Amino acid sequence: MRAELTREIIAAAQEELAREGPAGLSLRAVARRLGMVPSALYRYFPNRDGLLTALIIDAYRAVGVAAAEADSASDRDPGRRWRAVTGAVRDWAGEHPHEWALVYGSPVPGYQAPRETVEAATVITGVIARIFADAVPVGSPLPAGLPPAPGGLSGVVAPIEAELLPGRPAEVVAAVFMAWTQLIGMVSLELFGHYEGATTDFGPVFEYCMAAIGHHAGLD
Amino acid sequence: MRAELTREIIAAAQEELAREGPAGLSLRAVARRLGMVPSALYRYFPNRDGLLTALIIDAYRAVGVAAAEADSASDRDPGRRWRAVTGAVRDWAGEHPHEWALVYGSPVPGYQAPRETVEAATVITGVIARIFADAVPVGSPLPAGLPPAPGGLSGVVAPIEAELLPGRPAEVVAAVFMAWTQLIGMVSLELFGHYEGATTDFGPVFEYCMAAIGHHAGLD
DNA sequence: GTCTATAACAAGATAGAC
DNA sequence: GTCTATCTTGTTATAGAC
Repeated sequence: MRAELTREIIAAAQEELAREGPAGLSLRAVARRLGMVPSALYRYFPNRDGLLTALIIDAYRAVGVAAAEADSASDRDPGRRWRAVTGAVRDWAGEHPHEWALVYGSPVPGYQAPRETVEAATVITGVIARIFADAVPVGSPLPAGLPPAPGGLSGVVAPIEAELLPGRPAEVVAAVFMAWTQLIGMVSLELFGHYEGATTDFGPVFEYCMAAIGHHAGLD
Repeated sequence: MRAELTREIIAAAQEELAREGPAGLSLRAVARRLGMVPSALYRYFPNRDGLLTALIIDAYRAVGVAAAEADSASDRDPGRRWRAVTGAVRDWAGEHPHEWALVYGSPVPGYQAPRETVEAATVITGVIARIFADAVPVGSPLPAGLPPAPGGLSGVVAPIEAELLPGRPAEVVAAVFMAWTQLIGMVSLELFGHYEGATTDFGPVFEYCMAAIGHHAGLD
């Protein structure tokens, strides 16, 4: 029942997050919302930053789960998997805009992210990278449309290549980088209102752009 | 000298922004920093949100100027113009991280952006669109690598096509959309720490990705 | 007229005594 | 856990200096 109350606290904190933003998240306000006294919360979280950490991890976990479920629910075709995942991520962001902003928006001033949050962030990148790794097996020809990379690129992308795309050429690693950036960037810019007035219906534009960047990175 | 003092207030507010973030921007703290009394600031800005609006417009203007200058300083080749602009935007963001976060990061809770900020945001999109419009004149063949768009796409991108890329096919309009998103997204994710540990040196990755997305959208 | 300073208000946060 | 005294916030009304 400690876990139960912890969940309630997180839920209340998410509502506060929606009202005031991460910078304005106050332990007292969360306690008030639950009819508790502020000091009682310290039995569940060490301090305000600890609560923030829990919220961040929860958000990363939730978007990662949404992506992973969409991936495994679709068939084996990498192109369809990619489109399913991108759609699921966009849908999740639309339903949880404040949690999206918490993890992919501006950093919270004064908050130092602990290692656990960085690990939680890797769930979604793993899902994405696996799709492209399946689509571009080791030894396959370079996808057309990818310009040749300067020689030095292999070295600088070595960390991500080793961890997520072993044996793939630097161009492909960079292209997966671009696809991931395109997904996060497009969802963020839509959510933050930067596409206002640019289209009459953003949905089809999103779908086309995701298909195009996926194609660019080696899908189909 | 009224203009002079207005500039000093904005400069002080930018320092406060760096310390506390947009949500924590306090008129009193700005006044304190200038040795003024809070109410005196009301001669220059209608309220706290008005000060925030001035900061936002200033940031959009500055990044737009950086982009426009890089554009006109380079030669006529659209590929080189695009790389110059993207590099200048990234450099500006690195030098002004808090102002970048103010305009491209999470929306400030409770702040309703007035029309002037939206107009200020169009400067940089104009610079970018002009490069691609020059690279893909009306009637040129569709850049290879762009998948064909479903018929409905032309209609939904009509607003941006009419304003920035008149006469270009929907695929090109969407590709410019993608290039812009890739630039803003990549700079944001780098600045917000999401690439931490992925590469040993992000600079070359950025340059390759910008070249690749530019190529994808019709440059060269 | 133009500007700055004083003082005050209602919120809300914070600190510490109990 | 509770209560209170103190602080900071945005904002306004008012008074005085140039």
